[in-house]
Amino acid sequence: MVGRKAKRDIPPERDVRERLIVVATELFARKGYATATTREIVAAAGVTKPVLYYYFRSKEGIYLELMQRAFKRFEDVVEASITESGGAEERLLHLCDQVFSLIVEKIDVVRLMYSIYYGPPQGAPFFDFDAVHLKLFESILQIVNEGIRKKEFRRGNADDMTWAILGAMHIIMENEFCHPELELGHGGLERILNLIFRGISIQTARRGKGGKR
Amino acid sequence: MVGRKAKRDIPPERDVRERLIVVATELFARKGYATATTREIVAAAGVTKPVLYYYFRSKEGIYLELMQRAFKRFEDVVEASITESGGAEERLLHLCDQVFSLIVEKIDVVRLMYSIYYGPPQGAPFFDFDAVHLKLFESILQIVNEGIRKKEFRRGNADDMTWAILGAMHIIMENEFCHPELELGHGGLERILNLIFRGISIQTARRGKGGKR
DNA sequence: GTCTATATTGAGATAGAC
DNA sequence: GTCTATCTCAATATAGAC
Repeated sequence: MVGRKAKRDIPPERDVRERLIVVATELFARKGYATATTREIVAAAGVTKPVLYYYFRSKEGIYLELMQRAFKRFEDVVEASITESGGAEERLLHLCDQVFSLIVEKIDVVRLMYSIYYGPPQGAPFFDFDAVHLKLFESILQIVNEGIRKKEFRRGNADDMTWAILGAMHIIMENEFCHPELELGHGGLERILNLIFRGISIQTARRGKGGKR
Repeated sequence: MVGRKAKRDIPPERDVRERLIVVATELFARKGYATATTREIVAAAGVTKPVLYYYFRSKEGIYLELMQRAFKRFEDVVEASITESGGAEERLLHLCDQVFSLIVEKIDVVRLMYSIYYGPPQGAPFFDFDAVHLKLFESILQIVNEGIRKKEFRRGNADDMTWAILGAMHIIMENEFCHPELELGHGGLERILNLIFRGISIQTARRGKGGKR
């Protein structure tokens, strides 16, 4: 047992590099990029500062790496959805559900993305969040347009319909951040989307102008 | 002209205190609470550090004051809306429009609120944003419930309907933050709300279960 | 690869003159 | 009320031993 140069002894649980990514994500999400310090990160990972600088070169380095990883996963989910079959409602429900699952899985990274995209950059280096948002918008828009073409959806402004659906996604996501005790979650998302599909008003006879604009 | 003790000479443009509030709001919104420094704030207001500490005691002090001011304005708008008359759709459109106007007017404070409510606190002192959010939720919910009672809206989960409407508000607000060039604005908000009232799907004959659940 | 110890910078806050 | 000058603390980052 003795004698062999210690080499497989070093990583106590997971790889040190991996542990750093995990705790950095958690701390950036909870305290913000600027406020979470490298001291805290290395302390939480059970190592010392130079280890972080050895693996990631800088605070910005570890931030960019954890962002890129999460973005990759998101791209995979969205791109898988564009080959789905079924009606427009069904496909939209499925896409939103899949995206929401990823959001719940990667809740820390999403919080961080969210706060930097909609809030001040907090001194964090640039990351192209618009690309993430645009990717989601366009995949929803595409399904909406197919729904209109197949006469499942009313004729009208497909962008507005996409915004309404994204609004449901966002409100559910924001509740997952700030009021998880409400437990809207997957069920709430489905109910709200169905509400948007059907409308909340009782339809009167005054409809005659079609759905344009 | 001379001889009189300089007293009305001191404020060059507006009151110094007021100028500090304005530039602090702008800087907190753009750079975040933690990142915006007291150095920058006083420099932008054309004064020196001790002036800020003289009027507001601390960085936290000026932050809390500007938040409280904006919250007061918001409360006024929402409370004015609960005495409005008209149909549920009309009242919801009006309330959302009024709130959106205030958001545009106070865009800097709203950005700051938003980023601290949904993001990490950035070291900022506690402020009860939930009270703001709850106030808006409940005034919408009240109108929705009246709509259901008066048979203008379908029977169903009034909370879900409120979330759908809030989703529209949020998505419009978020676009005002990040993509003002899209100019969704007031018109977009009205279009999306109408979409939610009417629904985006073409109604088929399969409806028989009412709106319960 | 990982440590201890330290360099360096810039933040919030204040003392004391005017 | 407003200034100049300064205190104190904590952050990122690194040098150099092991």
